[in-house]
Amino acid sequence: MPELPEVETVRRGLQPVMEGAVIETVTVRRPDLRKPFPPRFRQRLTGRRIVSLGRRAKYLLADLDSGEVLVMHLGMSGSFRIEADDDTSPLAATYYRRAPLKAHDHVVFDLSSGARVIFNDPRRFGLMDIVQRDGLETSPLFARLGIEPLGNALDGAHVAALAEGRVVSLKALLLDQTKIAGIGNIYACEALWRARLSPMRLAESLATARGGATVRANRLADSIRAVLEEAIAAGGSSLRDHRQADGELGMFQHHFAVYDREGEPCQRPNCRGIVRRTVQSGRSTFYCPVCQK
DNA sequence: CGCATCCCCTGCCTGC
DNA sequence: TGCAGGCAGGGGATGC
Repeated sequence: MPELPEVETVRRGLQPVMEGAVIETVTVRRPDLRKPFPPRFRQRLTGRRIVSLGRRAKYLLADLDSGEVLVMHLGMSGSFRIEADDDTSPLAATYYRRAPLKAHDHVVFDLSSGARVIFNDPRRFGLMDIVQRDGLETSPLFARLGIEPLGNALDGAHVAALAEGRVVSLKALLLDQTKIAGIGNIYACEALWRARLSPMRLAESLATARGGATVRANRLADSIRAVLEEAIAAGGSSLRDHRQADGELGMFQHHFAVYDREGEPCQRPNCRGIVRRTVQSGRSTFYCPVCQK
């Protein structure tokens, strides 16, 4: 369940039981996810206190008191679930009861907070790594990442600059994590619908010194920010019954304007368009062919 | 260099 | 019911 709003929702869900807690036990149930776990993975985590739980793009970052950072990525199908230590614990009111591990539970953290945090990932496109805090930004996973879409850097002027000379579709531009980091297939579609821009439009048409470019770039920047903020406020999107770490369902899927709504009427007032599905670079794109130009 | 394609993996849904 | 095919919220390697 992994675009920026979902990862941010996971972060907020894990924060109460992880921040300030000591990792007492680490259980790794297979040698790798998308890539092998780093050397001495368990030893470098065991006994460490989690100073803070942060996020960069779609990565969760657990800052440890050792100066290292546990980096976690959910891939396509990764999720966390929190279990209480026992039924008499205060945690039992909020989290799942302690239960036997399930299929695809790959990593288990038992914490001094009493919580058990379990990483489950059927497709194993997720990853875990450990990186030095100093130099995190220049480490391989992060060196090429683009700006945070909810940070101050994202505005129309920045979008215009990113679009300069790019002979790719706007959809491809939004999915390019080296430009803006954290948007995935759903929110790319939704942001473009809000901005009334066709996913097939050439990115460079939003670059400066072109007719209408500035207003379109501004609209796109505003739409990206708005849709991500609204999605976070709704607890992210829960597709195929995916759940947040505490078991709650996100609600933003009910607010999709186009994603997975092929054949339905466009929700824009006075637009008579029907949502269409197409494929761009191997992934589904949903859009309204009438109001998105 | 930028871009399109393919691949990693499992599960679920559809249609035959 | 079984099976094949297609599809899924990500991202990296490859080849043109």
